[in-house]
Amino acid sequence: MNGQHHLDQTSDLIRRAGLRVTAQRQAIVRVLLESEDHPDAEQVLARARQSDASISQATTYRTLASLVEKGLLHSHTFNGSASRFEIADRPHHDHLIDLETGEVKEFVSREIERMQRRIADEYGYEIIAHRLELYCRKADAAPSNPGQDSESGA
Amino acid sequence: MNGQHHLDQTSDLIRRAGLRVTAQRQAIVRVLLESEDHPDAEQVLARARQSDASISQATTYRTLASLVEKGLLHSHTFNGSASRFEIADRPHHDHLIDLETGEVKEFVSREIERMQRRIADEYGYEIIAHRLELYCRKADAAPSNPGQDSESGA
DNA sequence: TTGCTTATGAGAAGCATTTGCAACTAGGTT
DNA sequence: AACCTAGTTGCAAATGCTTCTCATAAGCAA
Repeated sequence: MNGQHHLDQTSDLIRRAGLRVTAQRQAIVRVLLESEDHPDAEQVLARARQSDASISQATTYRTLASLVEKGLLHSHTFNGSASRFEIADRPHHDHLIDLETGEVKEFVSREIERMQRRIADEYGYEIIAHRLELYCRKADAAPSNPGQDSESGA
Repeated sequence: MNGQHHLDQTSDLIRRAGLRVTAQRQAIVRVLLESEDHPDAEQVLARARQSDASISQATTYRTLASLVEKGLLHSHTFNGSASRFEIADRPHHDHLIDLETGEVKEFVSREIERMQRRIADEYGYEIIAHRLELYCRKADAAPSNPGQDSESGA
């Protein structure tokens, strides 16, 4: 409530981005710190307004963009829809999306990342960012398809 | 050779989608068949207009959407910007995007795909689709061996 | 050719996101 | 504490991409 504590994680994060600490930004950052899911801008705004009803849409977008640019947030664009955000201070991970529930699980594979670097290297590139998303459905106990999947055309 | 009479690949593709063969759709599909890159709707429209200047933006979007829905085209949303399209009948591949030029290179890694399946399996999931994109910048140092692929594309 | 259905063009509408601008404020100065 | 000024904010208008509305124009089977 009262932001008198200088041990305020929220303010710290904003300052680390080289931004002025405002009530709006604190509310927005707090939302991200407390979110377990990956909310989009609209959801962030709605949740932030619970602590500060005066926050505008423009500020939400601007703040999210600033924090992403400063590397304190990450944004994802699953399915090509609205961008979804999450705090960046967690270990890197990729996403497995449950197509039926929309639920997102996080995973990491050092091996896959190593191969990605190798591939980029073969082409003479350096990876700045990557995106790996597995769109999945819960597997049945019984194997349904003996053959490989993959969209091999005729 | 301009005899678009009977054995027309373009018309076939449209018919296979269960759509009526129109001049506009032929022009649009021809663009995709001839494109080596991954054009977005605007580019598809511009190119299609070279063979049929009357094609509208609405028709382009509608046709692209129909063909994607029918599985004859694939669409990608790199960076969360405009959707980019490609013919679906080519072997599966992932994308390496040059952040400076926007150029897209295709690659395949059986090993990465194997690991993806293993990961999904660990969570009890079956992969329906996946997306792997490497956003890169040209490396300063000389590449280890750039001209080694060839299996990607035709 | 007829006739029914789908496709098309032009522009309006819809979303998510960005921006112009005048008023406002955080945070360092005096 | 009053002061300054660059950074911020809210509002609304503007974007960029994509979809929809609707009257007109084909496609294609009979």
